[in-house]
Amino acid sequence: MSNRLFMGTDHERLIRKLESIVQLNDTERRALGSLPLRNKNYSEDTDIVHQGDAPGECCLVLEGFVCRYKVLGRGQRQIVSFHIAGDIPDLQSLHINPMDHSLGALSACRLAFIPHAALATLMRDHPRLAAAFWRNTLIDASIFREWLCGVGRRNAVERIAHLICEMFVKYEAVGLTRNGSFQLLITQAEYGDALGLSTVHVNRSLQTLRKQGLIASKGSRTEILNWEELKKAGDFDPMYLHMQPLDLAA
Amino acid sequence: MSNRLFMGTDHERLIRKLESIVQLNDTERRALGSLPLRNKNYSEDTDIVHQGDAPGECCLVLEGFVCRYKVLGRGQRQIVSFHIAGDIPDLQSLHINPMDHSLGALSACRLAFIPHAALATLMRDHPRLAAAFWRNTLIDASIFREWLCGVGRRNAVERIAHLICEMFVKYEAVGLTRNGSFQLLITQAEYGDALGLSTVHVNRSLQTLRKQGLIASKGSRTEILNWEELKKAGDFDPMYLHMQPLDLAA
DNA sequence: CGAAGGCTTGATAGACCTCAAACACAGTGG
DNA sequence: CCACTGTGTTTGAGGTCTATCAAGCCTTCG
Repeated sequence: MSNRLFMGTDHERLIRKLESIVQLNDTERRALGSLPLRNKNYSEDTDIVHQGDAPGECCLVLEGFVCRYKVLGRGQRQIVSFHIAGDIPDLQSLHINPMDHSLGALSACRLAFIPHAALATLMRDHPRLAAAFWRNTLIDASIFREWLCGVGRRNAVERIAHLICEMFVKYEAVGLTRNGSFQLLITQAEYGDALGLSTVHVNRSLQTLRKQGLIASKGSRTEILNWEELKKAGDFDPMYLHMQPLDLAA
Repeated sequence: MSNRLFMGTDHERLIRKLESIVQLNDTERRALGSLPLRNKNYSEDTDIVHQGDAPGECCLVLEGFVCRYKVLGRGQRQIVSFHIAGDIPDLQSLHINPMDHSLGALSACRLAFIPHAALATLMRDHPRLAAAFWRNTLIDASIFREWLCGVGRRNAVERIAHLICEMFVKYEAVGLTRNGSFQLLITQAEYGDALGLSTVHVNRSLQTLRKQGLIASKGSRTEILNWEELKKAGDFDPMYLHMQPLDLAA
């Protein structure tokens, strides 16, 4: 397939993502490769989609670090998910509008927007791709459930350890780790907003993880020192990430 | 359509549910009405599907009260959702297996099981029904996000008030309320497991809601006395429930 | 260099948990 | 009919975890 030569690497990011969800054949890969992508850059701490909007496109993260969050009545922020390259954080906007949450860039990032209409035709013509996208949103939901367990039942140290484990596995899946470690760039305030903790308490809990020799951090950069123990400390079992691609009958 | 005469009320429950998600035409109603349903009863406090199982059917709640929950490493339970008549709590099993959580009956209940294969053909032949089912799981996810905000950022009284509001709206949607009130049958231990609180603290928080005249309860039965104030107390905005059926182009 | 953002530390307060016991109520069996 | 049991609710006391407030420090960046 010399087709590959004509595909921008942006499409490849999408294809690799879908391939991590279901096994694809060449027709499907080609169909994905011809989706219209509108690229756009965002700088740190800007909103991509706002709570209440009814967007007509979904966005694919190409580079950078993105989160979904809600702002509650008293102004408190709750981050409900983090997203990295390959993720499609607002796929749900295909079927539920308006947005019940916002999408924000936590770092400078590069995104590709795909019109809903293009996705709709794609999925009409390729039911297995439709299943893949659906499955993607279901895995999302599974992660929400796990986070719910975290804030509901785990203490601060466990929550942080668990989150670091989850992010490590996600980074590893897209090849963003090096010899068992990775660079996680999350401020302590962001940890807090994601885990339901105050910044101060995040700081102290990170210190205990550091004292235990499980992680190292300088600035807002976190590295893993002892993966096995960190998993134990966070009660982490990657099952809920459902990372084995589904082998649908072709 | 004298067809309706031949449909059991069980199918009607399913049809009404789908109609609350998208607008249906007669063909779609008929297709839903001919789905094979295998009925089964469960007694209180029994598991319907277990964490780790890979079920080949989805279940529709016909009567009773059902929850999804996870058991964490240290044996703590976290309830992640409640379900009532009309809900299809494990629709996600269509595309993610094995189950990352369990499904349990909190009261005696009557369920109808639908084979995955039957749902797959139905959705292949009726893309708008496929969209409706997908949308259903997306609303599920939206509720998870809202619960995440609750345990992450709201205090005990707010969480309880919010949950009661949510359940009231869901009961109302299926006609299980009477003159602005309803019968919510949740034990304090269940409140705690859903909201990340201890039973004792649930008890005390319920008492403050009662003292404020917002709810009344005898035994494990809760009633709403002041809806407007209860919404305020729980910082409740039903937007995240996405209850307006989608008007898909037919 | 100063400013800003993020990290760190200390002290204090409050929310929530745990343990333990009493109470209320419904169902069961003699 | 009544004791008995089990489940769920209520109350009290004490302790832990986490939040809040306030200040100082460090790094980055213009």
